[in-house]
Amino acid sequence: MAPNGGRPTRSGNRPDRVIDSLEQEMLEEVVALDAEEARQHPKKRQKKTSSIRKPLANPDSTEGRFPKALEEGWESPVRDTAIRPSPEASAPQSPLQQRVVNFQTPSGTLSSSITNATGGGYIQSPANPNPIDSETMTNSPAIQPSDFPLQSTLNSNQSMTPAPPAKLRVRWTDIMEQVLLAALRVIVLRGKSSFDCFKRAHWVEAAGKVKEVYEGPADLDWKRAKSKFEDKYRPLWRKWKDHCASLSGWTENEEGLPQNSKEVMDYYFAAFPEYKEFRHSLPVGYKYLVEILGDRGEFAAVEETSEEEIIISSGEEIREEEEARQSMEQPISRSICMNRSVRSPTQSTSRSGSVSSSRSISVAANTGQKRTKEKNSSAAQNLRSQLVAKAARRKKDREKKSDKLLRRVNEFGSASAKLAAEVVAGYESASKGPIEKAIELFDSKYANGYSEDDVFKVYDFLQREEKAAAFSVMAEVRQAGWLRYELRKLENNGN
DNA sequence: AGGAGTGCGTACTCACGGCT
DNA sequence: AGCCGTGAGTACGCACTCCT
Repeated sequence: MAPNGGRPTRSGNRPDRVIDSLEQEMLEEVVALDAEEARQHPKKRQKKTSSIRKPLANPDSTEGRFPKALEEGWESPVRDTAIRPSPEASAPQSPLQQRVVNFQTPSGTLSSSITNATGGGYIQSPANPNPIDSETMTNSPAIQPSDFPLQSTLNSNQSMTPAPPAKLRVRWTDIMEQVLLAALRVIVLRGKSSFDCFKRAHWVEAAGKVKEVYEGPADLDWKRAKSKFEDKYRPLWRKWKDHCASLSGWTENEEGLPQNSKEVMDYYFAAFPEYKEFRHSLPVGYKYLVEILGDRGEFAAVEETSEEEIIISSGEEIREEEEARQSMEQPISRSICMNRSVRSPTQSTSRSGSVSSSRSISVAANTGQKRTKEKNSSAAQNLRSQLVAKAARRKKDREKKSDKLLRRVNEFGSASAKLAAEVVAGYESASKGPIEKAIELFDSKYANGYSEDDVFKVYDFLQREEKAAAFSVMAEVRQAGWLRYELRKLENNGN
């Protein structure tokens, strides 16, 4: 608990320490929550006791970073789905803060918003995006009611029902985004999410963490946290993956940033200006996104491969019948592994079809021996048609989505091939010695005007490197005359 | 009784557009 | 450009009914 009623301890932390503390705190909470869940729902507990829980780098690192009351006031994210006053609302307040907090509004938003405002929130400037530090908090002049026009408006209208305030916008700062990513990363590490899929409770939890470093008047609810991630970081990561996927033969620097020669990179980023941000730096939040969104290519590859196999097999009548039957009878068939949802194209928004299909598969796997061959054949036919339809639909989607990318990759391919040819030609040219270059030059421009003997004589003296170099670099208008001069010298010397 | 199939509600992703 | 809301499509869990 901050002794002066503000949030100096929290606000005064450096960003990296805040993140460390956040992760430490959340991981500790994981242990407590898991234990609590185990007590309350022993049957519903998933087998996550062995889920990834990163060892804490420095167990003592949170000492004194967050106010104790803040940790204690941290509610379980699952239960925390409603808009609630910010954590500091429960902390001892200044008289002004208490007056504001006690002013009840139907939505509850107004009071919490003003509480935040009174606590010094939203005084960030673009030049100083980080949360206000403890020194500023504690040493700032006392906040006067007149500093907040909204406050005086409230005081004069307490008997009236205030109009619902316009929803204030959240102004995201770097530290807020970092905390958001760190919170999501912790959620992923403790195995609460499937792939990159977060449930509402996860967003509530993450938003709660962001609130702890948020110093603004707006209500930072889970939807806004989600929007931030979905609108900014998910597309960013998708873009990064697209970028990486189109690189071949590139190397990585020590940071993991794809690198190539300057010429190749110039060409590439000219062809793909949308990836320019990745030329000199990794995506923002890379270290978090790697673990939050990760590389889903493996999953995609498995899925795609399986479906392609199904498509191929669908063209072979005998094999496909056998494979479909096997998929019905083998518990661990690739059909089951392929996709959780094998959906008939005729089915609409209801997922009953997908469920029944997958259930049919799994259940049939258990009871396959009881079925008649006729039933198997029919079911297999059904399954096969579903798989083929599903695969065809996905293939079409893939083609549509990748069409643009492929075009540009092809464009880049031809451009890079051209560049490569030029570079090779230039390199070969540069790697030739002056003798070779001089002889080539002589052959191409002057040899026709000489007898064969004279040509050989020229070859002879161009074997001397300094002569060859001189011939190559001298002005073109003098080259013919210089050749004749040298031949005369040779003849004179020979005589 | 237990498997198979269905309906419904919830949650999530993605795309889009309006607003600031 | 960033923030935010919304709707379509989709995935999933669960309860229910039907059938063997």
